[in-house]
This record gives sequence, C-alpha cells and structure tokens, in this order.
Amino acid sequence: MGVTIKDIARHCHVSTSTVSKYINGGKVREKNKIAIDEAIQLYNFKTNAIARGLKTKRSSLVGIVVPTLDSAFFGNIVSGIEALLYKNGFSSIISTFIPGDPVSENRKIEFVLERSVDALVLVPICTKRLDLEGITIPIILIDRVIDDFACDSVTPNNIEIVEKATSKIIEAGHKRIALVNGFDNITPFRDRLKGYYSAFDKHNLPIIKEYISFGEASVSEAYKMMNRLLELRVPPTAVIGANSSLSLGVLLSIKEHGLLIPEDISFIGFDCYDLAIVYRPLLTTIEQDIQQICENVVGLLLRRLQKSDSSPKESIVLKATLIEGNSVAQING
Amino acid sequence: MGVTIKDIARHCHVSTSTVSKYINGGKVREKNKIAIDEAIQLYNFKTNAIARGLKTKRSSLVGIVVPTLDSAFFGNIVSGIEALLYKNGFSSIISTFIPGDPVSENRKIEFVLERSVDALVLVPICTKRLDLEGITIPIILIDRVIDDFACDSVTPNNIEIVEKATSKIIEAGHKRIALVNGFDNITPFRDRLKGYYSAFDKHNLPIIKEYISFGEASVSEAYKMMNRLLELRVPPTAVIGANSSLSLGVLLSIKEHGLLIPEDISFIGFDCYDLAIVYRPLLTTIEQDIQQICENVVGLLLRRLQKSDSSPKESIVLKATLIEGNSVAQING
DNA sequence: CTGTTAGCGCATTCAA
DNA sequence: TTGAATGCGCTAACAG
Repeated sequence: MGVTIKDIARHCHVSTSTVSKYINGGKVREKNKIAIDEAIQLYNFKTNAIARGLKTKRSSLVGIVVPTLDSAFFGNIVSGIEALLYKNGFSSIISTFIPGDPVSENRKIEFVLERSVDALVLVPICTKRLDLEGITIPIILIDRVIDDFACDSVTPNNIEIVEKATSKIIEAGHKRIALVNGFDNITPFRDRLKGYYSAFDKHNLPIIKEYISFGEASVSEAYKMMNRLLELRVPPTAVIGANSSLSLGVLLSIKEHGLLIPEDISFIGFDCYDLAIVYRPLLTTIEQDIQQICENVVGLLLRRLQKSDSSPKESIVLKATLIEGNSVAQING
Repeated sequence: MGVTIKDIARHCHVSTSTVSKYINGGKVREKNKIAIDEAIQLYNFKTNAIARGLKTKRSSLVGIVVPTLDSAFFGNIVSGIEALLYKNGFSSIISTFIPGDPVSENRKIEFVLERSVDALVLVPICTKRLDLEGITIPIILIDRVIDDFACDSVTPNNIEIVEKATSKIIEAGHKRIALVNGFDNITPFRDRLKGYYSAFDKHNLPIIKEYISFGEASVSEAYKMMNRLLELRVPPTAVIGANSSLSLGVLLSIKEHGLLIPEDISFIGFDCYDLAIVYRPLLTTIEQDIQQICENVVGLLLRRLQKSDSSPKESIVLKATLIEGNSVAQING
C-alpha cells in the first residue's frame, strides 16, 4: 500500500515515465531494467490498477451478472469464466440478483456498469432490450437471448435437445408426459417448449396442455407445480424438468408423493448432473458442457475487446447432451 | 460513458466541487440541487468509481477468494456475501483458485489485492501465515483458520457437531464407523477428526484407524477413498463425509458398490442439504446456516472498515445443525 | 453554502 | 531511449 512508480523512479534515478514504460513492456536501457526490477522487488511495488484505469479508460474488469449462485450450474459457469478471464489479465466483478425481480436485476447491472467494467457477461431474466440499449461496452448473454435485441450470445440447442429427450419418452410408450417449465417469455423455456411440441408432432401424438406447467424457475415453484400435476385426476406417467432448479423441485414432489422412479413415473432432468449420478436410479438428464460454454463466452469477449472488432453479433449455439440413466421406463399404452 | 461532473457542473453553472459535494450527500442550495438532479438525469451521469477510488484511496471493492464454486455451498456463500455487500455500497471481486495448488491460491490473492480492494474475504486452503502477514487491509477467513495467525474468522463448531453426529451413529450400535476426511492440516478437517475421536472416547469405544481416511476434499478423491474402505476385509458399517464434496464422493462409491443406505451402510453427510432432501432415503446431514455465515462475515467486515475499529481479532463460531434423515440404521453388535 | 486550487498514481504526448 | 509536462475524473482543503 502506498509505494508508487514515483518511489521506484526516485530510487533508480530515472523518471516515472521510464518506469511506467518498462512496466508496460516498453524498451528500456539494460541498466535501468535491472535497477527497476530490483526496486520493484525491494519495495514490493504493485501497479495501482485504479490509477491505471483512470488513465487508460480500461479497467480490466469484467462484470458478471447472474441470478443467485445457489445452483451449481451458475456457480460452475462463473468460476469457469473467472478462471479464463484471469488468464487474460482480467478480474471479475460478480453480481447476483433476485430472480424474477426486474428492479433488482436492473439495479445490479447499473451497479456493475458504474465500476467501469470493460465488458458485461449477463444471464438475463427480466432484462429487456431497453435496459441494455444504451450500453456501449460489449455484452455477452448466456443461456438466453433478448427478443429484438441483437447481442452476442452463447446458448444451448434447446429445441433440438428437448425434442430428443421428449421423443425418448414417447418412444418408451408414454403419452401423458408432463413438462415442468419456466415462464415461456424467457427464451430457453420457450424453446424447450417448442422442442416438446415438436416431438409430439413428429410422433403424431396429441398435446395435452394440462400436463404443461409454467412457473418461476425455482425449486419451490417447481415443487408446487409438480404437486398439482400429480394430483390431477389422470396424472402424467412421465415428467421433464426444464432446468436444474425445476428438476430438483420435481424430484422433491415425486418423493413427497411416495412415488418411485421409474416404476411409478419416468423422469428426465436438465443440468442436474451432480444429482443424477448419485440418485437411485441413475437419472437421465440433459447436460450442457460448462467448460465449452465458458470458453466460448470468454473467447467471444476477448475478440470484442479488440477495438478493431466490429463484426456482426454472434449467436453461438452449443450442443447439449442427453445422458442416459435409468429413470425412463418402458410402458404399455 | 464519458459524461463527468465537469459536464454537469457546466450545465448547471456551478463548480465541480458543488456537484461532487451534492453527489456525496452534502448540503447544497435547493435551486442547485434541483438543477443538478435534472442534469444528472439528462446526461445519464454515473459517477466514475475509478476516479473516486483514486482520490479517496477506497475502492468500495471487496475481494472474495474461494476454491472453485462447483459446490453449491461456496456458491451460496458468495452470493450471500455479495448481496449483503451490495446493500452497503460495495462491489465484489471474485476469484477462484485450484484447490490444493498453493501457487494458484497465492497468485489469486495477489491478483485481487492489486485491484486495491478495501477488504479480503478468504476461504484458505494452502494459505500460510506468511502469505498474509504483510497485508494491511482487513481479512476475514471463512470456514477455516490459519495456524499461528491471528485473524478474524467465521467458522462452524466443528468439534462439537461432528462429535454429536458420530455419537448418534455409535448409539445406533455401530462400531466400525468410517470418516472420509480432508487432510488434517486444514483446521476444519482436523477439528472434525477431533470431534470423531471425542465421540469414541466418550463412549469408551476403540478408534480403528483403518476407517479414517484422509485425502483432498474433492468428489473424485472421496470416491476413491470410499472405494478403498468398502473393499477392506471388514468394511465399515457406517460412514461420515466430512464436507459436501466428500459426502458426494462417498455416496457415489456406495452406489457403485450396489449398497443400500441405510440397510447396508449408514451415512451422515456434511453441507449437502440439496442432495439430502431428494435422496432416497432422506439423508442425515450436518448443515451450516449460510445466511448466518454471510451476515456475520459482512457485519465483521463493515466494522473493520470503520477506521476507528482496531479491536482484537474475532473468531466467530457458528453452530451447525444435525438434520435428521433416515440414513442411519440401528444395528446389533 | 460555494468556488478555487491542488493532487491522487499512472500513461502518454512531445522534445531532447 | 529518456524525461518534463499534462490530464484522466474526482474529492478535499481552504478561502470567500
């Protein structure tokens, strides 16, 4: 704390600009180079990122705004992105918000922006086009996009993968398949619904709307949704949880009702790998490759940060995987 | 981007210091107040936290350095702390490191420090006293302390709660109780081991060292440790996982061996609530109150940040809870 | 209550 | 290559 380039300049009998230049990789006379290195060690000098930022207008800070980190999914995303950014000299400012509260979400984005971050990584929930319109730094959206707003994004192939999962259940003989979904004004849930529809279409099976449930993507809401589904006069024989929290809530409800998977009800989850592998039986789930997501996000980010890059916005779609467990049973009729 | 107090000062025909004062809550003539507010709206002015930090020597940034966020436990901690800090005007810089790699851990701490953070929240793994000695900003340790280093900390009552859990298993008739533990040079694992010992002592039961396993606190290592334990000539009849990752690894191994809980083996976990409540059967686990941890950490932090506070270091010990499930069976002999 | 002045630590002209 | 001078945007003294 407190030792500046001025101190080390004085110590070496050179000017601050020489020190500054050297620190930033400039060429300096060999003698000075040695002296400066020595002084830096001696005083334990660290460049003051704040002062540097003020001057250069670049903070080497990236804002990461996500819903609460209570699911391992976002936790892994954040730590993956942070690790990659670190390798490139960036620090990560993190900010979580209350899912479903647009005010909290916007405030958190503003708050991060005030820190002069160089870029913003965002998992939007309520964020609208208008909220982001005026922002001049690069923005990368993860997991979901915003309607009518051209923005870089990294998302999974929701439609395709959910169609595949649904088809798997249909082909096991199920007709009453529940989907415990988030609100379909959020793009991934809308797309997952589309995938579900599409599977029914392809198999010429009628959609039973009663089995499609929309709600906030939280454990507790999913729990309630699934309770309602199980208490229908003719309950479903299979269920898909549309993300990790929803999957967890569904499992809770199934458990509460004393039902067995897959004997009483078949199940496919989403982004719940940790749980899937220790559950009895092994759960069939849709999983995203988090490392791949992070690499794409940071790669895109770094490209955007090169001033020269003004190429059109990219929508990177990553393939999710259907991991086979034993939670889907064959049934007749 | 780019509008400064100078712009709004000019617009209002006042000096920048008047604007600055108003922004920081100072008293200003009513007329000016209105004009400034208006101009701020008009130009969409945001105070530049970087410039402010350069001047005030306070960045309103708190560094949070934790191992990877892949367990929901740390994720929840981080998001809890972030939320509380936000309410107090602080941003959170997060940094994760590779557990078990002292170099990575130290580098990450350095990296965060270079950002001129006002305080540091740390979950140390390899960090030694020497690494932290020269740091002048407040440091709060979570989950574990560092030998011979007086530092503020918030930890659970490890000895007591593990003694309670172990006693519960002993009183159910078990004698061969495994402990899948982290390395005992890390204080929580050392203390959890003490609690385990203590329970055996109190019940006048001999410790069987064979059943105590030490390793890195990761899922995969725990999996291997438990595999070895289960392949002993006389395997344990019960097992305690000493943290969330270890618990998960233990469960995986049990599953791989086709054993049933609690029929074949009894189990008590640690910090794995999400899993515990959906597992069949309900798992008995030791749980920390994360909200309480966060409140204590941030409370202590804010006190330390008040320049006047130079009171002695505090070691806050929070009570963990033993949550009763159905994973511990009564046995004879 | 307000404006003038000065400077935080650093990076960047430009002249030497 | 080097150094003197300048200013990033803001806050803190001080004098008015």
